[in-house]
Amino acid sequence: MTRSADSHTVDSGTVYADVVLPLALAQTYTYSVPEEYVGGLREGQRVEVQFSRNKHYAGIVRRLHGTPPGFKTRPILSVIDVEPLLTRQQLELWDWMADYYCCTLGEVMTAGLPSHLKMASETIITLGPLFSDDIPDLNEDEYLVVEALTLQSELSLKDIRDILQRKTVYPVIRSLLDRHIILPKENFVDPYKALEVKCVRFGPACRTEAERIAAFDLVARSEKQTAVLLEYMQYSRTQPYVRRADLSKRTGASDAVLKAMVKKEIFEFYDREISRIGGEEAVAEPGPLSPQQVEALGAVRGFHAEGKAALLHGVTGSGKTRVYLELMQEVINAGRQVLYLLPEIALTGQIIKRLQRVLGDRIMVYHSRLNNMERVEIWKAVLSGKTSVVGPRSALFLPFTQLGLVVVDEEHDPSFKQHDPNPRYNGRDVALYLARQHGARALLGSATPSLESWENARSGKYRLVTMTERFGGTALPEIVVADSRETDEKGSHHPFFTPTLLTAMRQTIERGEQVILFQNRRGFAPVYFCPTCEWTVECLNCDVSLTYHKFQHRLRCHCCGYATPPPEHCPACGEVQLKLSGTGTEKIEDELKIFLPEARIARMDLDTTRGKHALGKLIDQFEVGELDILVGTQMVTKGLDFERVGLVGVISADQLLRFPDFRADERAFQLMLQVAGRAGRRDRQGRVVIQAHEGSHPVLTDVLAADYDNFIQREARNRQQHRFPPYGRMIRIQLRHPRRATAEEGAKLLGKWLAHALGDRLEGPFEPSVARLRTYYLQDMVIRYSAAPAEGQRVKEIIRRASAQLATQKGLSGVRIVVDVDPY
DNA sequence: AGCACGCCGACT
DNA sequence: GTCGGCGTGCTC
Repeated sequence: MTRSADSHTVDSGTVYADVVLPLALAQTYTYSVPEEYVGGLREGQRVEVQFSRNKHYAGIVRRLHGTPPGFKTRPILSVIDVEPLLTRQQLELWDWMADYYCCTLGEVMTAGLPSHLKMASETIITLGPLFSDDIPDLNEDEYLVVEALTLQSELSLKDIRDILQRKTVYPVIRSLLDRHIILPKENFVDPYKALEVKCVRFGPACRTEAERIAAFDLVARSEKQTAVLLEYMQYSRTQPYVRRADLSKRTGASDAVLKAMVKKEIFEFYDREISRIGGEEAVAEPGPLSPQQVEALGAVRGFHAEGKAALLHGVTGSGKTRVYLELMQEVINAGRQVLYLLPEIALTGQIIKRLQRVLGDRIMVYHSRLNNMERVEIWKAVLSGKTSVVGPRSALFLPFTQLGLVVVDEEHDPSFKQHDPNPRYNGRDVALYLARQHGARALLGSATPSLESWENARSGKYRLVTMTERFGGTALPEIVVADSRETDEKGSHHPFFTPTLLTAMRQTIERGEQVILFQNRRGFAPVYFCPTCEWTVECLNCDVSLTYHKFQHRLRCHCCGYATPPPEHCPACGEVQLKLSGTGTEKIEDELKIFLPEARIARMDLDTTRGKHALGKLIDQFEVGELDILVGTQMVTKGLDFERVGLVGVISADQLLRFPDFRADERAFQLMLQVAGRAGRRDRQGRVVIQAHEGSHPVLTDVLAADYDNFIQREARNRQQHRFPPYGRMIRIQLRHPRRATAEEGAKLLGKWLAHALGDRLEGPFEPSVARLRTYYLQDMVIRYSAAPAEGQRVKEIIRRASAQLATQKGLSGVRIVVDVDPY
């Protein structure tokens, strides 16, 4: 409360550090700083602290002060980093996120630190000094543990739990500890290891130029050594360092030869730390700017000069990336950093290659595929201010020190919102906060800006820049809607492909062009049921039907991953002819093979892109023309730029439009326009066929005309009328408990308190349509409040208090409360 | 999050 | 009777 006043004037007494721990705990914890560290310790450094019984954690020093807390403190055990690992801005960002998104600092920390920078101890058990081969009076459990230790020498607590197949193993451990048969130890190690290579350099006999020339006499009797020395002199001129292995390979000399030269002190061996993430030099110029791009650039620069964020609305193919590149170069050349955010999936794409060709090693890619060591190295490179980053939303947590520009590409993309673990943040919104923090320019870009951003531009918070022409004058694709009930000339009807789409596909492939088909559902069929008694196969853990996956011949839950072989007969009535209903990408792929047997078809969805390189391989195959048709889920709508795509088909627009969500129309519009943008890039106009029952749906009309303005204005009116975001704010509260009654009881109570404080701003509690998820019963509430700035603070405070209150209720403390601010 | 404490059913 | 289950509270 009054702490901050004296936080800077640390008087005579002890110094205290408030430490953030990587746990879901609401507060920081105060430790005393031992004398030896006072003076050297700074906020943002990692320290080793003991927390609760035996656990050691690497915590982050959030604040240093001299106010003795009202309880006894433990000392900081060690200081892990020489320099702070986190910047002041990052700590402030963490505070802001925890506050804005109603989660704990520890949760932000868990999300924000690469796992190798989060250290926690693990209790390891080893055999103690009093162990001998035959100890009397061991019970069965004790015997099992000792037996395992003689085989393995070290066991973690988890290992022991596994061995005893029990959760509570402490009594067994205690008994063995008391008799000194085993010893505990806490392992607390920094998992990060610098990558070292074995290198060669001149030794004591070759310190001066003259000595080096003289060295040839020392090796005169050995042809091999002479060759090695010569090669070294040549090679080291162009290299920052010379690896032993390289030198051996280039001269054909064995390690023994090198060792002999070390003995003569011509060379010496040493280990050198190298980077795992070294990039290539830039190899390309970005290419010329079109007049439209020049104009857009000018506008963006102007708005940035006013201190405003710019929203770049450019139709697909208008060359937004070229505009970003120009600004990025400008900022990087001025010695500052750029953060370029993309939706996850686009990160494998051509955009990355293009950025790297032009910016070279001045930009690093923060992939999800990076290993932990590589993440740590990027962290350090960013902290040094030397590198820019392209990455998904998690790249927001990197320790920028010189941030000059933040670009959010595809800013409308729903995957910028983190759904599941806390913090449930929106990457786009956090990016804007980050930019403001650093005084950096902000640029959002999209072919279909979100209503949020459009509204911000309309209200003057951002400035809008529009690019309406495709680069190089490529025509926009021709978009048609095909009525799903359409029949062919024989009057027959196919459930997936209308004659219009089929003909278009045939023509496209005949022309040597490619087809992309979009179907928003993976697997073969989403429902597996009994036609006699209408029983359907449902997930054991969730309240959803299982999707049949033909390739694996299994039924899978798309919520929790549960999988089971399909039943042979109906367990309810014994019917043996079970049926499938609904359509996923697998079925589309199958049917295509029947209609277009010659075509080379591939599927792109979560199932076919699981492997480390699967997605890249698929994209490459399509790019070089080894495939004619690519069938896929949302994945095909993002970041794919192919030259030869002549046709894009949307199998069912109805599926997109029927979603019971206030954002359904917006998402459907964006998805369809994005996927349409994949068609016909360079010299030829592409075609788009959208299949729909409801051909006259207003969203389809706008998609047909590619009329963003009309769509967004209507959408704005609709949302305004119902006070939906961005014209009102929303927070979703979800309660989870393994028992339905308990979840309901908790929801009722929390709902009562919230309604008391919030009145009719609270909706619910109600049971969501998927009432059980991963064995937890769910109850939802939604709070809708005005966009007035103070309102959010007030509402969140009420939620925090009520949630804390619920946790103290007997029988309800186990009810999990999930708060989702600005849900998607 | 983990871990210990305390109170209740099914087993030697 | 006790062993082990779960619910509850606490960690600087």
